Amino acid sequence: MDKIERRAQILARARDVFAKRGYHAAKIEDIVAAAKVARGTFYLYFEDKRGVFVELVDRFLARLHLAILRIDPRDPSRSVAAQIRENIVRVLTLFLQDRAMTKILLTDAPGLDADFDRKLRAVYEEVLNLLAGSFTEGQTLGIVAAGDTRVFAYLTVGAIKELLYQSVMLDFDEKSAERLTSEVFSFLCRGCLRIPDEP
Amino acid sequence: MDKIERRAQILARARDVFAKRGYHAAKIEDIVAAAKVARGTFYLYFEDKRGVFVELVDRFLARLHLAILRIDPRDPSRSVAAQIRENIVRVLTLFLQDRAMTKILLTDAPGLDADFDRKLRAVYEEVLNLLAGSFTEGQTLGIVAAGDTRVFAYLTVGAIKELLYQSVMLDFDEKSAERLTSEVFSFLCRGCLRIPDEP
DNA sequence: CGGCAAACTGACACGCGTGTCAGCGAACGG
DNA sequence: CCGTTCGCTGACACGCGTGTCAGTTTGCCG
Repeated sequence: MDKIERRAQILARARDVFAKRGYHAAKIEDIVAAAKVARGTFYLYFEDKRGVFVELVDRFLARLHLAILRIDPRDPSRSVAAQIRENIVRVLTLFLQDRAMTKILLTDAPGLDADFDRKLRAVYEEVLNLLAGSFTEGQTLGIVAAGDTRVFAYLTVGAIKELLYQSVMLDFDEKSAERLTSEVFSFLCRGCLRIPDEP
Repeated sequence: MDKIERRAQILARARDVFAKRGYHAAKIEDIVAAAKVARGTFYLYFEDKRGVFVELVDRFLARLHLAILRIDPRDPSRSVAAQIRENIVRVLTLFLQDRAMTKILLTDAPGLDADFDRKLRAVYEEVLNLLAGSFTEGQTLGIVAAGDTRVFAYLTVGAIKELLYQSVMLDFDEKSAERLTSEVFSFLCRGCLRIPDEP
């Protein structure tokens, strides 16, 4: 087994342990036991516990970044609705395919560290800005409701985050991505209440 | 200063420290320093660090519970819409009034402990059940869209959670509760997109 | 085979934070 | 003014997990 493989193996086992026990409860002992290597070997490949953790999260965030594509309202081949759906389905699929990382990202990553928190918030901010910006642009095109687009972004991201978290906790099949996407999309289009919205 | 006061004081300082540093980074040293008492005094009033933390969260959850009232569709004096709005405004106000507890509940409480996680999930499940049940009831009354009511519950709770988290992190005025309630309500009624929802 | 390098091992020392407890001082009543 | 109670104090001992490093094994080449 060469260095790259071994590294990957430790990384994968660390991921499982973090997901199962949570960052703080996860001991190096648990990780090396899961990876079937000695304590010292771990430190040949990683700086420390925080090091592996950060690498795991960074890699996942990079993949997430790739899954979110800017919407082009002028694309003749794909409607805006289709582009939005594709984004949602890509994101849901990514998360549902890696349950462990989903759990880690949503429950352990925030609150690790002041430094890491900052970085995480920066990434998050970027997503929110992209979304809020798209909403604002959409308003001028008349395809987004009037209102605070930043708040729309919070509500949208929050709704999806929670759905993902619950889906992963309840062991939803990753084939659910399509169905869940439809639910999310219609929720974004028309909400879930059918009440006359009196003032 | 009598025992009750002192206890309350330590509790309040502990809350601030937990909110500022996060549960794991918060040391007993920090708490006693903030409360201006000696290390030993802390242990006269609380079992241990986990003990204070659990008490803080329990108290807050009890208040949250009181803020959520079951909707009565047959109430002649208050429309369903009004009742929903009141629930939302009560919840938002509660959270916005106690920033520290909001941060603690949303970022530190999950992942403390296997035991505590179970309890927390049970409370959470209760809220979700109430909401999903109400949605199902609403469907028979024709005031809730067709679809998976459990998913609606996830999306709704997630949207509100995220909005709260961001509002607290960005130091929103607690007077924002009314405005945010309107945004949330209209989001639940009509979503934020105005796109023809093609199949 | 011998010799050398690279990969791995796990016992150990260290640091940090916790919880304890023997003792101190203030308040109060006799 | 002494004795007792009660709340408080903070130095200390202990346990736990980390990171290290001297030593062992593996594998490869001359």
